[in-house]
Order: sequence, then C-alpha cells, then structure tokens
Amino acid sequence: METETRSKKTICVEDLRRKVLTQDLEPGAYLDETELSEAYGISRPPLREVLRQLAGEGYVVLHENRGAQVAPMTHKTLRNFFVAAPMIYAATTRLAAEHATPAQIVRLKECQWTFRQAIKSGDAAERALGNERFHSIIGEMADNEFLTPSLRRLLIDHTRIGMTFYSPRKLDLANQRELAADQHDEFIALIEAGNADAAADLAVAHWELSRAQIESFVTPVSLHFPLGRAPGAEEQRGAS
Amino acid sequence: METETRSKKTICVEDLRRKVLTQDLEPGAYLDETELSEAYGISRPPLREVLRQLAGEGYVVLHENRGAQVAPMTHKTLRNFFVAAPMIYAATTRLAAEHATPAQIVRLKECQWTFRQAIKSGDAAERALGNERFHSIIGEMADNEFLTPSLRRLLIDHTRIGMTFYSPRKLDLANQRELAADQHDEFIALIEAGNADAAADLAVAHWELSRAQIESFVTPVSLHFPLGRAPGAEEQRGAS
DNA sequence: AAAATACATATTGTCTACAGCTTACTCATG
DNA sequence: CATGAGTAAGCTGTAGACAATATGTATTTT
Repeated sequence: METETRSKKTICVEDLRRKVLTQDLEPGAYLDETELSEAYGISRPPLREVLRQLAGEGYVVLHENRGAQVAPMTHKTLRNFFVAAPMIYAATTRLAAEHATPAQIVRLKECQWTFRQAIKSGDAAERALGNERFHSIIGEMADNEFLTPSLRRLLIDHTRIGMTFYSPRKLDLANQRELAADQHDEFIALIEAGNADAAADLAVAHWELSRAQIESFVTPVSLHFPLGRAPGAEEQRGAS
Repeated sequence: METETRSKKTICVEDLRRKVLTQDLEPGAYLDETELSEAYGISRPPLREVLRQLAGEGYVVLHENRGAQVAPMTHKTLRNFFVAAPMIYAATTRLAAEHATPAQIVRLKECQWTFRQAIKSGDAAERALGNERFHSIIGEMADNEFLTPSLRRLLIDHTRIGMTFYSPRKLDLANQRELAADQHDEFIALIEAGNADAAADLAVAHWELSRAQIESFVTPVSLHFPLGRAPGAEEQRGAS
C-alpha cells in the first residue's frame, strides 16, 4: 500500500476539477485568486499555476487582466458535443479493447463497483463523477496521447450536462440509468475479451442512450412543462 | 490595424512553441527555469505559468520536483499518430467546410501565400511552421472545442516529425511537397465552396501523401541506415 | 439632467527572497 | 577496489510584498 501524500496543490487541482464537473462551480462563474488561494492554504503564484493547468485541460478559460472563468456552455456547446462525442467515444473504446492491461481492467472493475454504489445512494454528483471516472479509465486504456485530449474535453461537458439534466423524479430516466450501468458491465466484458468491434459498437449504443436522455430535456414532450411558471428559473445571464 | 503590444509572457509562450515545433528544442530535452526566465526577461513564477500552459497544450511534460521536459517522442508515438490523424483531420476539415467564415478564408489564403514563399526559400523550419499554421486555421474554422484539442496535439507531432524526416536532397520528396502545397489550394477552394464531402476526402488524401513520406523514412530501402549509432539516445539530459 | 472624466478601490500580474527536494560528489569502510 | 552513506550544491516549489491594470463611483461640466 502506498502512503502517497498528495500536496496541497494537487488537492486544489482535483477539488476544482470536481467542483466544475459537479457544477458546484457553475459554467461562466468567475474565480477570485485571493479567495481560492486562502481556501486551499496556498499562495497566489502556485494557485495561478493551477488555473493555467486547468485552462489547458479545458475546465476554465483565462482572460488577460480579468481572471479565470469556469468554461462556459454556450448554445453551440451541445451541438458541437453531439458531433464529436460518438466518433471519439467509439475510437477510444475500440483502442481500449485492443490495448487494455490486466491492471487497468482491475481498476475499471473497482470503479464500476463504486459507480453502482453511487447509483444506489441517489447522490447525483457521485454518480456523475463515477461515470466520468469510468470513461476516463477507458481513455487511459486506449493509450493514445492524440485522442485523449478530446476525450477528456468531452467528458468534462458530458458530466456537466449530466448534472444539469439530472432528474431523480422521472422513473423512466432511472431505468435508463440502470441500463447505462449494465452497459458498463458489458464494456468491461468486451474489453477484457479484447473484442474491439463489439466494444466500439457498444460505445455508440451507450452514447445513443445518453443522447436520448439529453434530448428528452432539450426537446421535451410538448405539454409536460407548465409554461407560466418560475420566471426566474433561467436567471443566469447569457441564456438567450 | 491595431498596434497590439504582445507581452513578454506571450512572446515567451509563442517562442517556446516555435522552438519545440522546429525541434530547436529536441524531444525529451529538459528545460531550466532560471535559464529560460532570464532569456525572456521575466521572473520564474510567470515562466512557470507558461510551462504549465504549454504542458496543457501538449508541448512539454512536467515532472514533480524535476522540472519540465519537451514532450518526448517514443516508439509508440508514430503508431498512435497514424491511428488518430486520419480520423481527426477528416472530421475537422469537413466541419471547416461547413462553418468557415469569409474572414477566416482570407486568413487561410494569406497563410497559404506565406507557405509557398517558405517552400521557395528552402527553409525547413519556416515551411513546417507554415504548414502547421495552415492546418491550425482549418481547425479554427471547424469551430468545435471538443475536436480542437486533439487536432492541436496532432499538429505538434506532425510538425516535429516533418522536421525530423525533412530531406531537401531527395528530389521525389521535393515533388511531393509541391503536390502537398497544391492540395492546400484545393483545401481553400473546397472550403470556400462549402463542399464538406470533398474536403473530407481531400483531407484523407493529404494525409496519405504525408504518411507515404513518413513511411519512406521509417521503412527505408534496406541499406540506407547505418545501424550502430547513438547508444545513449534514450536518456539525454539537456539538449546542446 | 445627462454624460464624461477623474479618482478610489479591488483584483490581477510580477518580482525578490527563502524553503525544500533531488542529485551528484566525496569520503569512509568493507 | 568497490560500495554505501553523508554532505553540499543546484534546482524546483512557495510565500509575501509590490506594481499595474480594470472597474465602479462620484464629481464636474455642458
């Protein structure tokens, strides 16, 4: 067992990533360097390094002399996401099935176990983060430094979108989440078997399921939404 | 026309990018923070920010307590590159043809003009950088934040590989470079016409040409390479 | 009264100095 | 002579103080 003392800076990076993914920090929110540096018990120079790193990873955007902003989600985000996701997911999953090591498969299984616990617990954030981690590991398995950057970028917004549209009340969505978890088990089986073609197909199917969930919110069934309600529900600026 | 005074830090970022792309800084070389900060007339904290940013962009790799290293090119690099490149190039080019703005097309034409000048001049670095810039602009045209990260990562190593295998002596390669430049003109025409399918096909053809050039070096006619050379090529520390 | 300018405040950007880690060299010892 | 530990030098990591830039407010001028 490794003791592995993570530095304050590492904790800072990981916690900020987490806060962005769970929308604990909302898209478009501006970050205060002094405030954050005090919160994580480090000084401003290393914190600024952290922000640069997160900018490189796509979590935040830096504006000269105007600080850091959590990467915004514009009207184009969803459209671009729909274009890029199936291609990258299919490609990385195929490569994962071809290249995965036994140690990585063990980690993936552990991750899936944690993921199912999160589903049972009903904690939206833990479920979203568990799903992100699962697909991150598949990305590691693919072991292609040229595809990983886009995959990581996709997973950021996939996770944030998943948080946005999460709705524990709708039973059919709960069923779809169960189905998604079952597909994760299939991922493990196919990757372990080295069945690249089937794994790529499953990636597309998994994506289609997710897409259907998202679209059911973006293009809702007409009469389900009472229209004269909650005028301030869309209070954040920038929403057309 | 704006005057646009670039800060020292911006100059530093751009110059380091350039040096990595042209192999003025060799893959695997370690960077000295003090040395670089003095060279660019800034202190170490902002330089460290620059290095973090470049790490996020894939130009360098950071090692805890051991400084920054120019992103190495391992034996797997070329193989992974061959897998990812055609897919990403085709996808981004297709999107570029669908989304390019007139202003971007003007910039692409200017870039192509500069590129042809570089070819005439015979300057390998300028030619490689001009090519990188041309394809970067196509990436901007695609306007998809989820695909751009992988494209940028590909262009880094494509440019470095192009520098590695550049050989002005071989006449057939000179002809192939002419052909590549002609294909650039076709890119412009197809993008301007909004012909997405043809643009995607051209991207694949352009890639195949480049691949053939690379492979003619990687898999050379048997007797051209003296084999008993450079025993310590794995652990170079410092590039002089 | 409205608009523009000047000033005050807050936040970002940078520098110097110091602390901590890694490594290479030296010296002692088997 | 080889091997290991101890030590010193150099580099990375961090902190606190200072400089520069943007923003919001208040005042002045038309």
